[in-house]
Formats: sequence, C-alpha cells, structure tokens
Amino acid sequence: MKPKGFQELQEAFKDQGMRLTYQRKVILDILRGTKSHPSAEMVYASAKRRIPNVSLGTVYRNLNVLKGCGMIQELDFGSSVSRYDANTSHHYHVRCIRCDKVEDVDLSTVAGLDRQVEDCMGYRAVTHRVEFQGVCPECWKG
Amino acid sequence: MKPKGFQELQEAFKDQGMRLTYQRKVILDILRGTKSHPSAEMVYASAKRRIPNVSLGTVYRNLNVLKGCGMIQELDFGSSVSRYDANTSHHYHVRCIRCDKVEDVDLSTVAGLDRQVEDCMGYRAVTHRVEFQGVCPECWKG
DNA sequence: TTATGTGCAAAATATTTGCTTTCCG
DNA sequence: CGGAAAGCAAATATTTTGCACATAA
Repeated sequence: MKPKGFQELQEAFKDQGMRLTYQRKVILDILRGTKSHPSAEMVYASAKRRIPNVSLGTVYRNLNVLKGCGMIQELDFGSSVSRYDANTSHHYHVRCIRCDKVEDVDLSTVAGLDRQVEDCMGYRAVTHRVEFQGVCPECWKG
Repeated sequence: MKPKGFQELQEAFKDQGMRLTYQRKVILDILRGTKSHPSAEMVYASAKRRIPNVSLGTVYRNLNVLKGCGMIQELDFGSSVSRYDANTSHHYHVRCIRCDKVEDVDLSTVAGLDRQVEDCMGYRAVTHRVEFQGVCPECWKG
C-alpha cells in the first residue's frame, strides 16, 4: 500500500497523471526517513544537500502534491508553520513549547469521537486532530 | 472571575500595568458578544462599525494582549488564519471544511489524556486541543 | 504628567503563483 | 515530441513592528 521501490512509486504517480521527478523522490525520501516532522524550510535545507539548486517553490509544490496523493500529511500546529509527516496513519502528536520538537504520541486514537460529533452536531465526514503541547523531558531537565 | 463591568475590567487590566482603552473594550465586547469565533479581519470589520478609524494593527495588538491576560483564546485551525474565542474554558471545536464556520462542540473534554501523555512521553504541563472538521448540515443539505 | 496605546505604513513571515526553460515518459 | 515540473522571482496573505502622536490614569 505504501509503494517503496522506484517502479511502484512511478506507477502510483502515473495513475494520477504525474511524474516521478528526482526532486519529488528526494523530498518524499526525506520525509520517509525522519521522525522529526520537518517544516517546509527544513525539508528544503535537507533537499539542498542532495540537489544544491533546488528551489523552495519546488519543495512547497511537491509537499502539496504528495499531500494530495495521500502520501504525506500536513500538520497544522498552533505555530505559524506547517510540518509534514510521511506517516499518514491517524495518530496524535505532542509539540514541545520550548524547543518546538514534534513527536508522535503512542496513544491509541480515541475511537468513536468522530461519530459522536456527527450525531450531536449533524456534521458529516468528520475527522479530528489532537495536538498535545507541553515541555519535553530534555527541556525541563536541562 | 470574568469581569463584566467597566470598573472591574479596568482593575483587571491595571493589575498588569495595562489600560482599558476604548478600542480594547470594543474588541473584547465583540468577542464576548458572538459565538462565531471570528478571525482578526472579522473583528476588525466589526470594530470599524463602532470606531471608523480603528486600525488592523490595533486589533492584532489587542487580540494578543487579551490572549496574554487569558481573557480570550486563540484558535489555530488548519486554515491559515487564527480565530478568537472569548470562551476560555477548555472545549472542543468543529470547523466546516466548506463554509469555514467554527462551532463549539458539546462534548465533555476527554479527561485524563494530558496525564497519559505526561506519563508515557515524559512531558510536563501538557495541554491538548482537539479540532474536528467535516461538512456542516447547512452545507451538505444545500 | 507620563507611560501605555493608537494609527499608519513599512517590514517580516510563510506560502503560492506566473513564466520560461528543462526533462520525464 | 508534448505536457508536467523545475527554477527563479514576484505576488499573496497574514501578522508584527517602528515611530510620531494621542490619551488613560
């Protein structure tokens, strides 16, 4: 379901009339290879090491494309910058309010909440997102 | 606890070395008088009806001041604009992905979640925020 | 009186877009 | 070859800030 090889990846894009460019692959690889939930700027910095003349616009465009394909998800935290995650399963995040680190929360997503909102508010196709924030161990120990 | 009269409001600000200006009061009144969770622009538009030459900068500055005093809270949704709420109790929100309306969710906040994250992740002073999103009745009926 | 706040405009931040050139398929 | 994508820069959108003047206490 999550294509790994170049071949499968290429096909996955082709089905949607899109190409697998080198830039696109690098950006996806970066996200798949980290758990740090990087921002667009961070992805850009990382991509630049492999493609020195890559542009920030290309990074943003590809992040949006990958999001559109459901290959990555965008995390919108209180902070003004979006962060991206190649783990598209429904899981929660904690953000440290001091160092701005974002980590996955190992907590089973609270089941049935979406359904409750659909029932009591009359909404449809409801999803939800939970963001925890606090001070991480490194920050409060140091 | 939530000062209403001019007198008490004035004192509440004074304690923090702040003044109760007309602009500040109008902005707070606007937020206290609506359940629509307006954005800064919306507050600005509303304030302008009462203070024709009020500036957007003043609105932003006061929203931040009021937030700092804990008199209002800022809601950061996936969308790129912040919205503001004079109801500072811990409650959840739903946003309609079609018309962008934001409503309170009548659901008791899931207790104990913050504590669980503190225990299993080692964080401190954890709070959380839940945002539901879906299609509101008006949008899917129409 | 005087420090805090306002209005205005310019700056800062984050992201998107137009256009020409490049390159995937 | 033809259309999708890249690179670059200019444009947007939202929020913040510097400064001279006004005002609450």
